Amino acid sequence: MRSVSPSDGSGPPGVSSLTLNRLSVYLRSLRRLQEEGVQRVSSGELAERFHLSAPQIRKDLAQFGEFGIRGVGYEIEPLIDRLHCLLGLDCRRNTLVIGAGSLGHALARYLGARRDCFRVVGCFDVDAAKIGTRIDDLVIESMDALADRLETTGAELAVLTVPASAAPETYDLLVRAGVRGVLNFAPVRLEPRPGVHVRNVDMRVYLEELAFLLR
Amino acid sequence: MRSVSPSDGSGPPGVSSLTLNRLSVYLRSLRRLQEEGVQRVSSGELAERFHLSAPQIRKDLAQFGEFGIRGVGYEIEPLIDRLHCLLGLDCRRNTLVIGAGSLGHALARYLGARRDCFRVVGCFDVDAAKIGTRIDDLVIESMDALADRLETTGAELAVLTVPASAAPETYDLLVRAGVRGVLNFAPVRLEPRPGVHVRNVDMRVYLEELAFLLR
DNA sequence: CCATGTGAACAAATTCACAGCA
DNA sequence: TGCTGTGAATTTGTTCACATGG
Repeated sequence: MRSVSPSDGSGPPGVSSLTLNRLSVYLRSLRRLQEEGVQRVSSGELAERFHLSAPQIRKDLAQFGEFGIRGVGYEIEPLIDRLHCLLGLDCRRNTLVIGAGSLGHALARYLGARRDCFRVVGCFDVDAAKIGTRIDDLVIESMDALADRLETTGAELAVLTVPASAAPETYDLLVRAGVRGVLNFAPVRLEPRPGVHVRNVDMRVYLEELAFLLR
Repeated sequence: MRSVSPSDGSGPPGVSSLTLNRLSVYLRSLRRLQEEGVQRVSSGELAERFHLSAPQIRKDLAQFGEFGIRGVGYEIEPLIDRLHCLLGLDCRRNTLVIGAGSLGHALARYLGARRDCFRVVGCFDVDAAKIGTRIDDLVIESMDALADRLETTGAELAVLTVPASAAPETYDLLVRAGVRGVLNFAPVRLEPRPGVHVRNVDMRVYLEELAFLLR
């Protein structure tokens, strides 16, 4: 199974992708409880409420320190802060959206609406008819402007929603321009490159898994 | 790790979710080669070309029969047919899209454009302003019509793109109406129900994984 | 001869059971 | 007493090495 470290190689032993993804889920679950005014929670309560595994919660958290109080549970607020920081959500990450089809549109709007660490600072498309039009307060630019805008905005992340056929070359462009992470929605396996993290989100794969389960 | 069987319980020993997802990737890769006119391929070639693991390809495929020719490789066309059938893509699966925000819009269009086994036969939203408007040739209906439409269309799958706060109740509605699989885009863990398969696609989780990697 | 298919070795992840502490 | 933190056991997944057969 894929195991990852911050900045690709350095840092602590390396956290598994699965653990990492669960931490995101824990963080959100804790936030929900906090909104409800809860201040403390045990792994058991958390597990039951959000359909998770209690021993796994404990193991995942214990990997990063002793956050709990034995016999009591976890103090929600400090734990949220710790996870937030641990996941690297405590500083801004400028992000570009590549491809302004309906999916690119949806993702740009979604990210634009949230006031979190991911900020969309550019949106690009090859279609001349789209260039110059806007998604909320974001102006769609030509793909030719991509490398330059990545540099001037200091963007580190890109959300790739171009068609499969254009994905590898667009990815190349991003890599050469110095992108550090790519969330790839194109149904293509992109070539791994040193220092560039790729996360694939492949709708077809998910749908086909469901199709199999319905047989 | 999650391990799954067709129709939840019956059938062969059960295929792991990871294997299943790789089979989808293999299928697509093979289709790409077929378009290029290739007729035969070895696990090694396939692995190199699409950044996969050769022994894993062999093991994954061998789980379902002997598709290869020793000393030669795999015949592409029959292998595609076999995988297509194995994944349950050989019969139509009517699908509803719940929530007609920009993401629901994007997914409805995406699925509508494809001529594969997933057919969008309904789209729903709570927003009165949206009801009656269209996404391509699909008319957005009221959420009240959901259960009835699920029955009349014989839909088995639902793509859930409602806000997190509305997700659990909408999911309940779908389950009561007899849905068999849900592709959930809401950032919420839905309660497991017997006979209903849920696949979560959680954008925030993926983004936060990248955020961690950039620390 | 060469690539598949496979059992055995290895690695990773999850679950369990309980020691340790508030 | 009750829940955390953790080493040990188990399960699951991947890699390897080679026997098998076209």
